[in-house]
Amino acid sequence: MSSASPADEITIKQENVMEILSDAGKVPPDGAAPLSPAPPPPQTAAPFPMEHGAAAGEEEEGSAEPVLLHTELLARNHHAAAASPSSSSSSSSSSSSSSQPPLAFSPDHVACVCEALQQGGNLDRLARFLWSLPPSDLLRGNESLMKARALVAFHQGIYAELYSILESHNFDSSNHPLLQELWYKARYTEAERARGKPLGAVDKYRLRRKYPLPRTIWDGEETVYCFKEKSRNALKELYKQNRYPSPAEKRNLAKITGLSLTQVSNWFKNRRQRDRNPSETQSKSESDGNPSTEDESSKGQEDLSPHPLSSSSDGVTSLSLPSHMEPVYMQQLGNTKIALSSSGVLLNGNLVPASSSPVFLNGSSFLQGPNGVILNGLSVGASQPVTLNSPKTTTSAVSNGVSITDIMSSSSEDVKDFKLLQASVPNTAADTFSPSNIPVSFPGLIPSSEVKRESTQTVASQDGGSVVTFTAPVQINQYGIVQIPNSGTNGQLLNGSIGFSSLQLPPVSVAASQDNVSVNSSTSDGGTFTSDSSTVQQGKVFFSPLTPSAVVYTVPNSGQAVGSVKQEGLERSLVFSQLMPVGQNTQLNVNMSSENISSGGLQSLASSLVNVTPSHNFSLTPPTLLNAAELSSGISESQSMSSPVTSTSTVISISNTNYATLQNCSLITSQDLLSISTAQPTLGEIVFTTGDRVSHPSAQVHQDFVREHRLVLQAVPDIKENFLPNSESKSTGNLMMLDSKSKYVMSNMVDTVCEELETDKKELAKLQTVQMDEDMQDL
DNA sequence: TCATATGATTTAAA
DNA sequence: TTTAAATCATATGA
Repeated sequence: MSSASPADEITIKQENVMEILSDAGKVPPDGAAPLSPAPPPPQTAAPFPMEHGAAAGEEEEGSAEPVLLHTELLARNHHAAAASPSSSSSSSSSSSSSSQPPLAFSPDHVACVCEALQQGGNLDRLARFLWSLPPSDLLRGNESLMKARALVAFHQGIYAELYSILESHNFDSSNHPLLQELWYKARYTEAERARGKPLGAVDKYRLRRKYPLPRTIWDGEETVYCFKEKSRNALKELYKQNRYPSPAEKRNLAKITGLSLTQVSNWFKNRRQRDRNPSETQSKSESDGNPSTEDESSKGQEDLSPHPLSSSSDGVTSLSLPSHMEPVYMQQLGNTKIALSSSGVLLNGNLVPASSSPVFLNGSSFLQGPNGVILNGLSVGASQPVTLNSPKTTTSAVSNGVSITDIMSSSSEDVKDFKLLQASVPNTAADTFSPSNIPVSFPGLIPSSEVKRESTQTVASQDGGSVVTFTAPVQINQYGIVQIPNSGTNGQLLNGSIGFSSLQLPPVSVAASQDNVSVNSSTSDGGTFTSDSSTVQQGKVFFSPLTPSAVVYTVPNSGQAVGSVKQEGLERSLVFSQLMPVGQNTQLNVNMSSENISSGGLQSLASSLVNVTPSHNFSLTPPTLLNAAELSSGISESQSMSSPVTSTSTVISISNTNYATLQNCSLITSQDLLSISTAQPTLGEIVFTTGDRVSHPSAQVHQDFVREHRLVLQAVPDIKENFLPNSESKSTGNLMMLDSKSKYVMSNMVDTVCEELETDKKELAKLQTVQMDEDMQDL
């Protein structure tokens, strides 16, 4: 990169430079190296604290045109007289001669010297050094040199020259902050001089507006209150999803936004504070021009802080919330109970932020996670108002005690609202809470504004002819998250459980790592869900991807045993598709951290369906109640639960005492089967290795598999900015069949999505590359 | 100039 | 260490 050939030398008077550098006293101990006539290896420049890249980039041009330049120092440099024997004595052997042979410098060397002097802060010396340089073409455009000249111009108060320099050269973004400061400071200084008194903040502001930064030192991105709009948007997006980001999320966000971790933390802190105190300085502009969505999400998510949970005798539990917040209603029907912490749902030690929406629980198990709402087996995306209507909605289908909710998506300007047209709860005569007028914002993976596509699927019940129609929005946010709720290929809902017909993907075994239950996908004949004893002891049932990638697990045969799902501690989310039989009073732990969500998670590909029968007792309690120890005892292996589960299938059942975390889970079927179908051959061209199959209970998901999924998931970011083409026609063609056994046949929502994703193959490839790099770094 | 918005800081509590 | 609350300082816009 910085290999300067001997021909690419700029010869200047040695003693002159020596004098400048030696006097500067800023030259590193080995600072003489760059001064040696022979072109030193690039490494010699390393000791200089300089941005090597910028200078090196310019050098390439110079190298292409080797020119040996000679300076006219004697003619120009008034410091020539300063040349003294002492300086020559320190020079290297070959350069010094009686005739004062000029020193040979490569542009790299010049840049190094400039940087060294800049770092040293000795601008006078730098000015002299610059003055000594010849008008070399090699040096023309040298970023370090230009920067040095700008600094010198500023230092000397030659602002016109400074502006000229700044405007005439496209500086590397790494130098923008410094040069921008110079630009503004020069303007300020000029104004102060003209005015004769210091400028106030407003004056400076006016100057900034009057003299906007030239594009040569500015990327053009709007900056308001010090933060770039892009960064602010990223912060807002995450805030919608989670008002209390984890440190990892903060770090990730800091990385994304280019802000410091402190800034990110401060932003969230301030944002929460100002949301809490709307009366004070609650900004209406804070809504970022979109008060409807933002306020809504903010409200719903408003209180994640602990609030007393009050339960009324009528079975409706409400959480005390700030007046400006939508109340949280929970209706207990049958055996279904959900204890919610006002600060969110805490399960298995994991906090499930209550998100921005109230939690409605009506008879059917209804859980809301940070990424959406698990409602009667239907997951509602983030920031999406959910309206529950009376169960008698014609579009709703109920089968085998499985409440089926129709999700109609209404597309507003920037919000795709999922409306649960119906949430019927069979086996429970309880009235369904119908907060039809209460827009509920469910902060999910994707901001409502990010909804790209939605598709409608119809689920027909064979026995009752019940049809469930819902829209499955495909959401993509800037983090590359694709959410395809309830999508699946050839999915089937059996016995109230939503399963997907044999997945196109080979069975996958998920290796349990670190006290996690390993789940092995069954063979095509029958899915098996086995838990590693050691991991079970930990009391947690979850999957830990070996790589920070989203993983989709599918179960070959619908109705087969399936695994549950969890990923934690990883930057990337895990996608799984499996059926997890859960007995009554069994609680599933389907936990995905928001962090995972942000990076593209499970939801993107798979629709997690968790259908919980009324008898299920979902206890959403604080983490303390859900420690591993508690769970460990209750977890047993190979407990077939519902009829769909074949004898061959192995399931994990959790005893009553066990809690399951339903976080970011899309659906929970009522029949204790959790089916998450995500995989599709076309998606990401996922490739499995046979070795990863079920044969080995603790087998690990193949890396390729993970990667491929990752690719698919990451593909979204490119599309994020634009909504995906609305292909409702396609999606409407997809049907989810529901027979007497509550079998659903879910059709190819994923296919449709995949097709669209295919169109962005290139982008995907890029994203994959980038993401993989990030993954590697994360690892 | 003023009001408001917003980022940062400080302090106390858990 | 994180968060809430109060507060300050600055940015922004009218």
